[in-house]
Amino acid sequence: MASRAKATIFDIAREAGVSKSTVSLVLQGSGLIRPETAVKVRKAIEDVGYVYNRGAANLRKAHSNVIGMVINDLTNPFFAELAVGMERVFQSAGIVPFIANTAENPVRQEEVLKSLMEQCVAGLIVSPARGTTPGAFRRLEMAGVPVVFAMRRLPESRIPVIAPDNHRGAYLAAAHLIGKGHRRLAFFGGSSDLVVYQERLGGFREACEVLGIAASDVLVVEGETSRRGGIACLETALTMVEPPTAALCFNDAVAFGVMLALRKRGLEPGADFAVVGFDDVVEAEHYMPALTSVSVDTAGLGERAAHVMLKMIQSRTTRAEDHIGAVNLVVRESCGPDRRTQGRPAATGGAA
Amino acid sequence: MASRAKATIFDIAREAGVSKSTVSLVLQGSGLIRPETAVKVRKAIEDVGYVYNRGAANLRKAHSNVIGMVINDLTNPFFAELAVGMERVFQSAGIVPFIANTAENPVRQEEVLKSLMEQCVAGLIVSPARGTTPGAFRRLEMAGVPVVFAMRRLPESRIPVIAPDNHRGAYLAAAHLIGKGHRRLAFFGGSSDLVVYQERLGGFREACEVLGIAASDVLVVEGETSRRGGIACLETALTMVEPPTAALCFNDAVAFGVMLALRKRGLEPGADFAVVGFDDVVEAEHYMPALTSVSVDTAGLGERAAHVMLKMIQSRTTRAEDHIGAVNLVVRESCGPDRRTQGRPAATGGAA
DNA sequence: TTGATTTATTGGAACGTTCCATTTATAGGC
DNA sequence: GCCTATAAATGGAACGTTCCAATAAATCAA
Repeated sequence: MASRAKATIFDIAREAGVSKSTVSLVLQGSGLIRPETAVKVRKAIEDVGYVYNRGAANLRKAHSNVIGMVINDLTNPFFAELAVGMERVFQSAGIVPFIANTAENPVRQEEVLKSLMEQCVAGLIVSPARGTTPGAFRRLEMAGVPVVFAMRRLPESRIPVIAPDNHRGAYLAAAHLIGKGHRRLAFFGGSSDLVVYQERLGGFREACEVLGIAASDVLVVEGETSRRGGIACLETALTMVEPPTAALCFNDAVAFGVMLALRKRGLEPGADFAVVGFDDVVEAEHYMPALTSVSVDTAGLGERAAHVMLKMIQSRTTRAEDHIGAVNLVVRESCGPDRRTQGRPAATGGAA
Repeated sequence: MASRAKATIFDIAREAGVSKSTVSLVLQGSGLIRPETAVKVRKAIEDVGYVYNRGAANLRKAHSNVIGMVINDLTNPFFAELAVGMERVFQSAGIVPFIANTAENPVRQEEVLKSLMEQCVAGLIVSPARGTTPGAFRRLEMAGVPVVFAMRRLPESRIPVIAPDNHRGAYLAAAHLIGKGHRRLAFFGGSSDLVVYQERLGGFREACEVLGIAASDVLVVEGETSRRGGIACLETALTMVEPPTAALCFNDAVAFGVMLALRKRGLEPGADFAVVGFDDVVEAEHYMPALTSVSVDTAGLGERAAHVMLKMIQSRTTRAEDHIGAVNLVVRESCGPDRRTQGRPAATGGAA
């Protein structure tokens, strides 16, 4: 039974008949302590219902054992997967990562970062919110806290980045659509204030250019990176005089929205309109039709980010190499050939 | 420009030409300080690049301003919604909740709880992992840390619970299916070691009993609470000699799996087999066909849990009232009438 | 002017650890 | 039996805050 006031190492010391220093050493698993003494102390720890006070310990140490994960949108299952990958690594290092959500809000992000700094975090893995100001991470840098960006990056920052090869992923996806005979292509969702967006759109554009799609046949519709955004993008696209026959979506959520909107209009995704997603979240495989998507190995990137973080902490540095993860296109059922060009040799300007 | 070693209130004091106590008071926004002095101090704080050390402060205070959210499955969007609701409330109280994932693993949960206790959390909102041992929260109770359970509860525990009215939700859903003429009903997914499962299954069973469904016409298939679990449940059910024509699923994830499995077998969810979900996650509305589901107002429950938590902290108590949230059935397109009994008056034992 | 009252500010003692420099106990060498 | 070397345990001074009691300065009533 524990006393009302919380026990300290002094209480343990008294109980075990040793000094507080001995207790401290036992707590740290020091080999300097005689085994029998250690046993005695551990029993006392149990008896008094002791809870280690990490805050007090941190006062003497340079930093805590807390690592923060700052995530811009927890409701996107993609980020949950990322978190799961990181947790795997940290768990085996005896660290519990704390996750905080910024809900894509830079002001909120500022608060979250401040709060984490106040806890003396050992390091931070961040997927920055949209519209993050350039100076947002200056304080962290000044304080010498290791930070790595996961999935997203900031335009001018020197903070290391762990991200998939967005350019190549988008290129592969676009090439696949073009290979299926599609000539009027769209890029749906996302917005240009995101570096990721630039990269993905860049890969898409490059594929179009290299593989002979006229710039005038390419339609880019910005929008929310959610199902809702996808629905809106499709609606917009179908009002065009010469609507696209296929779309690469900024991410899977957008793609799901697009497929939904197609069905609502009586069109069959895959057969009547080809759609490719990005990220390959677990649901992609389980969708109807199963979504063709660019797989980025999210959990793997999470693991990688965690490893880089651990290494930075260990070597007391705030710098590390970027890591661009390999991607590959997982072809499923959401994109069939263009019905209009089917069988015919690829014609550059071929309209409906 | 900040010096390499991190600044303390003493550095600020020197810079501003006041005592450390004055700095401390300014930091706490005390009204005892002359406005001009406060301004001077705040400038010094900015100049030296000061970062508040909450760990040191906690040493004097009873607890930190950290609230932990311990969640059993972050990849289930349902819990992300819960988290979002809580965050709304805590944000306005100037608190950043830290989320930790237990991945439905009691051992991991133990580690997470230990780690949070060591940080001297002010309180904990927990959705306990499956298979949590009765004593898992004893240490928390002993330490007098306020804990509330969200969504899930433990069999014998006295910890306050914020959860939806599972029994009634399941009753409503089953009654709806029965009203549509279904006579052979199934309950899919979940497992009996969860109290929530007992509640939902209980409501389902009561509806069957009250509304004249023979016990022999009720099929209960336990399974994982995921898409995969749903797929497995349907496979099992369809191998029966007299398979059900409708199912209430433990949650939406299971329902999505069931719909998927139906499609794979060439059956149309809604028309050929009625399915109802539970939780009404955002995707339910956006599914194809849109899923009829029991809406539990997840974010609202999250807010409620957060409010209860704040009140507990404020009044220094570890007890609070349970809160059972209202539910309602959102009817969409995933459950049509039973084709076999359609038009006929309800017959009790009517087989295919 | 003097003492009482209010307003601003301050020093010092915690808080619960860690870590260094010592001390004490144990064993080994001769 | 004495000195030295090693092993085990210990006391004390940090660490960066808060909070209380005390001081100093300013205001006021008489």
